[in-house]
Amino acid sequence: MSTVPTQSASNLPKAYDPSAVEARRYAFWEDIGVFHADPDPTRPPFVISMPPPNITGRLHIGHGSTFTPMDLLTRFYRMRGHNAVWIPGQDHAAIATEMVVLRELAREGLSRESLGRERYLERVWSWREEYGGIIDQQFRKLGFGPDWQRERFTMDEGLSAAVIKVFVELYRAGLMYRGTRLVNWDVVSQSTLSDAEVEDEIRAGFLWHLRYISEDGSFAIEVATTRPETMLGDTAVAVHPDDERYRHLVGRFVILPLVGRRIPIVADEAVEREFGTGAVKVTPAHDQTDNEIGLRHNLPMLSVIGFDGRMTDEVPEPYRGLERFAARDAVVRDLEVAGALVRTEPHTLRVPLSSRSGTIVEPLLSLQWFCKMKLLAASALQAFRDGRVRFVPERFGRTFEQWLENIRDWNVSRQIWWGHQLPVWYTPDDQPIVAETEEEALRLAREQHGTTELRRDPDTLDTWFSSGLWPFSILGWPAQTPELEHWYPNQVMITGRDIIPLWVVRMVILGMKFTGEVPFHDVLITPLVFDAQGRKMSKSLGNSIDPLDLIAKYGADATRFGIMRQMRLESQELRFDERFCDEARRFNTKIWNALRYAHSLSEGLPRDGKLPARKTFSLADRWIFARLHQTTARVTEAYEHYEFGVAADVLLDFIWYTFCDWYIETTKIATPTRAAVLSFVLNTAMRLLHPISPFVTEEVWQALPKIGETIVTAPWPSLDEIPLDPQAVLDFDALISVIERIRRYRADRGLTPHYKVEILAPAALQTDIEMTTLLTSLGHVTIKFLTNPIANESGEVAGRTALLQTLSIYEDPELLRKRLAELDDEIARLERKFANPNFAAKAAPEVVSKEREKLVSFEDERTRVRATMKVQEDATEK
RNA sequence: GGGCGCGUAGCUCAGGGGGAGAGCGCCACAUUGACACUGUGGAGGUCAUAGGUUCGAUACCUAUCGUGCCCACCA
Repeated sequence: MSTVPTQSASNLPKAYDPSAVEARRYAFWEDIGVFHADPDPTRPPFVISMPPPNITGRLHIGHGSTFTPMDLLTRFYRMRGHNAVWIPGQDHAAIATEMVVLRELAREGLSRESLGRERYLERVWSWREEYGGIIDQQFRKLGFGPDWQRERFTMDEGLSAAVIKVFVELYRAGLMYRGTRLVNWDVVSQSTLSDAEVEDEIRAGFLWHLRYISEDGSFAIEVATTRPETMLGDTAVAVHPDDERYRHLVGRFVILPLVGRRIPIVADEAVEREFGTGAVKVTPAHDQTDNEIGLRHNLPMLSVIGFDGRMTDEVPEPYRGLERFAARDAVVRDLEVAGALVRTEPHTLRVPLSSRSGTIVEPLLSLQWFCKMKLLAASALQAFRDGRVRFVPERFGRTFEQWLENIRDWNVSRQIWWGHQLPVWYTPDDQPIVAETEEEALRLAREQHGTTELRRDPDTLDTWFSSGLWPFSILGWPAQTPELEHWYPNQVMITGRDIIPLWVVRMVILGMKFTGEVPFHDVLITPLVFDAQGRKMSKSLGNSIDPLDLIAKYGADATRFGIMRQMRLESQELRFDERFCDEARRFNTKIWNALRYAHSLSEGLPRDGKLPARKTFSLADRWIFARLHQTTARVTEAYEHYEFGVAADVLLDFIWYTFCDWYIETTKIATPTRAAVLSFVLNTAMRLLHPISPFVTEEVWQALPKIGETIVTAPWPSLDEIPLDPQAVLDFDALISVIERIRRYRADRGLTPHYKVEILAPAALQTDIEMTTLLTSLGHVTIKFLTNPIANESGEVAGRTALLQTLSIYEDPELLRKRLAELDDEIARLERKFANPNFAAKAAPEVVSKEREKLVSFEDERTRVRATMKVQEDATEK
């Protein structure tokens, strides 16, 4: 057999150093363009659209848990021969980016307005040039291999054109309208927010009870509020129509304190009778529920808080211009003075916060653009119910469904400049013209309104509007490209559950509307990452872990492996425990040392990595192949079902505790096949592990007999080429359990591993040279063959495994007695089971026979233990 | 108010209707030959509690307790 003489163990570094290997290997992959793919209709597609990270983004642990599976699956399917590609990109992150740039400008004493739109946008673009690519570099450090040549940006020309086209088409379909509605206003970023961008936080606050007196002074009604400053904008008091306490007051009027306005008492079902006093002040311009009540009762809507967060001119003079929280203090103080404040009690309440700026969101009335969602949602809902889009784990489908069922119109306009400007122009009398280009708008204006005097809407679209098109816009839509043809829909979308309403819902809706298809078949929801105490990782808590720190400590592979190891789909949280990364780092070292061992063999490794004829295999060879076969099957299945934690578990167990601890030990006695088997098993195991740990597997694979340039494109191991011999598994496993008994025997008696234990074996084993050799070398024993083998209770002695099981050794009499007692208990338990007539009658036949086998094997062991005890007694007597 | 996850060894977690598992930590032993980034052995658990289903429950069902998350217009 030809060998590879060049790479001896001494040529390999003694230790595996991830930091050196990873940078070099990543550069190698990029150089040979291994992540790039073109559509190939002859092969099945496998495509993942990378959820575009914000250009302001930095790597965080969440990327580890959601992006590693994308890289893993792309690598897995590529090896399986799919036309696999992972398409990366970035999101312009309108509000987040604008906030960062505006802060920068403020430090220079500049503002958006002082620069003007054009120069401002240039500024943002250059900011993007400078900082936008950081996360791409960080992704490379984690070993992520998307097709960088296909990287897209939501503000690209192509993607922007798609956005404009979609807006215009929705408008022409009557699904986009302009209207004055209550919106979520962020006073810091000076823009609206969609419902999904508002996060509630439970905070301690107060409930102020106010007394409004009737216009004739005949009665007073008490209302409760958590936001007293809004009382300046009250235009009614509402009670429940069935509330006996107030029914007679409905239709009467009270006088609003501090303001003096005369407001009606109305009856509305939205009022909870049990809460507070059962009467609620109604501020239709600053509260969602109140707004709905206002619409139902035709109440005036007074905007008392402005876009700047200050009180407007609609309020009495003393409060005008006051900042909203200062106004609250002033109003409370004045109500108290006026005797309208009944009492103040502590109260915990939900405060709506902007997920962008963190400030308290102000609901207020504003003229905005909205997308009608009901009709669009219906087809998405239908697609889900037809099973065209499937959630993993399944239960997240309900979140999706629930959101679609209760969907409200989507406020798509934002008062910021960085983003896709609305393709909307207005005539001098404020008639909107929606068109894809300015020329078209001018033409339409001339034709329909007889004017060419147009002013463009300065607003931009919600960031999620462009990301909602992502899975098809990055493939070239609206053009019918080969990419769109073969790679759409994607196979799987992977994201966290917090993004379902923000993004998944919109992708499905817009995908259905504009491509007629779901954008992806599976939605994999990965667990959120928590710390060991079960707290959500966040910057403010200071408990977040920077993946770059983990990479520095353990290497990228170990970071990935550690995270994947802890991922269990059914759980919705992943309590991150760094010990798994440390274990993974030691695992990589173990693998590296196994490689060094293979290279240390005097005969060298076979050049081609081909296996010798099966009949030349040793028992250990056949055993490790069978184990490898099982491992390959389980790992493949685990990846297919997104069970990454299971795959990692199985691989660690096989490579470390099966291959290294047992198989390699058997090869320390030279066999003709060992070099070929070692390199074949290592090569195969590296391919199985590669999707999780790309770097170390490449490095090891390159040092083995192999075919091909890189493990990235190596074929996925095929079960057909790995022999499966079930008898070898039984025989070798029996050997293992004997050796473990021998080790325990020594440890129990405080003997050193050098101590040669004499064991008794049936004479029939004497001719089984292979087994006795393994036994003496691994177990470090001498064997005394008995001429009269110990049979089981029915007198049977048969087969190799059975022979091994009849081995007995001199054991500590006390331990033997203990074991005998245990066996008596087990046997008694099983006998009781069999004594129960219901067991035989009702239990499944295979269960009964399994239990029977168990009973027999316990009885056999008891026979052996008793025989050993007898041998001891005889020896003592002599 | 609805919906959902999780309570198994000191810690982080697998498992799963029929003999309680892993890693880390702990204890003991070993050590030049791939590997101290190691190997071997051990101690440690009424599988949250109470009922029910079943021949049999740690596992399935119900309730309770604890804990965490999501949704919702109790101001």
